[in-house]
Amino acid sequence: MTRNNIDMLNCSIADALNLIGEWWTILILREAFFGSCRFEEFQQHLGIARNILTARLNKLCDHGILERVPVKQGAKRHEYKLTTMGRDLLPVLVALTQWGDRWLHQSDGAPSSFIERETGEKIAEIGVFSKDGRQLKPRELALIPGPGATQQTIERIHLMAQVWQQRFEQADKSKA
Amino acid sequence: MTRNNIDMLNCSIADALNLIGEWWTILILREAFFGSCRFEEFQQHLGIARNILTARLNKLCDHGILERVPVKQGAKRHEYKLTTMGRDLLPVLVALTQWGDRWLHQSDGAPSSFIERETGEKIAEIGVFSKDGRQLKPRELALIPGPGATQQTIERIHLMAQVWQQRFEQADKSKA
DNA sequence: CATATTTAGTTGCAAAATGCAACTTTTGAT
DNA sequence: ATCAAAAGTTGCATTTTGCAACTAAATATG
Repeated sequence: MTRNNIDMLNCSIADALNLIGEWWTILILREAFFGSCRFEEFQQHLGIARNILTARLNKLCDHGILERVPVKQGAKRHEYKLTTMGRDLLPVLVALTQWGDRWLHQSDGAPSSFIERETGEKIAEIGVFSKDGRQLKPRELALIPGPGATQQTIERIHLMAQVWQQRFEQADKSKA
Repeated sequence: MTRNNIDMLNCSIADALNLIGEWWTILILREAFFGSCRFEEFQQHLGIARNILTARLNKLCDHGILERVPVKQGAKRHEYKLTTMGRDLLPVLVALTQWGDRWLHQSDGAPSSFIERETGEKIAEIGVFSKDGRQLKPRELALIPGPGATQQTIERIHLMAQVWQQRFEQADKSKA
């Protein structure tokens, strides 16, 4: 399977990765969140090859994650700015950062930390929560087909549910 | 800059992507969360080339995100299971899923949804929160150097803070 | 205004990663 | 003991990525 028919997977993660999953893309977005908006800024901060940067910026603009806005009224040069769609990726970046801090920088400490600008306090760890605020572990989650599910997805999810069911029963047995 | 000196960026996102940022890796992890644990399962569900799958699984095991456990006592064949480090990536995957649902499946609907197994209710949207539970937008965040910051990082973060400061002042002016 | 100097790319070529399909080897099943 | 499935491995074609030099336009400078 090539990257072109990855969207046959009927999966939002696959679709998201199709847009932002290539090398450099997420780091470019990090730079954008950190305030970079010019070609040369991205290039120098990341050390990315210029042709690749061009390709990535084009793709991000084409898909509405970044947009080109004139540097000032009537100027020909533009800046690359995050759109709402792009800013909405913040949780992904923060989650990645916190995971990297926790698992790859245990000994040497985090390179940087997010704080709330007003209070200066560190933000909370990102997690998966129920709507009434209980934190959920992987085991406490299940998957159901959504409105956009293909027949294949529906079948896979049902099959998956059975497999989990069996595993839980087995786990209960070995406990008892 | 090659992928080898990407870790010169002194950034947890870059370090995380160094481990899980290659093509297929996150989809393999998705499969693992969904219950796949055998080579053939990953291969068939994703349609990934076998040699690439081998390489990715090796890397994930080498770095402790997956582990090989015997299928049963004394068996030679093994299954690939998420470690704690791997399970801890759940928020990243859920955040990606929700972003994809929201921005890439507005019209056709989400392929699938996470629910809480016990209650059957949909989980909350992932977000960035202060420790006392207020949801934070990108603008409300700032970055500070952590214990593992290099001199370069420290300088960049300070510079960045100034730039933001200026932008906020300008934004205030144009409002007033 | 004329001339430099940034800025933002483009181009061509080398190196690395990925895709594909056939082949091998081991393991568990009959 | 034989067979089929599972888990890779290998060689080769295609695609991406990296690099460095080059170009064109926009802005800055005198």
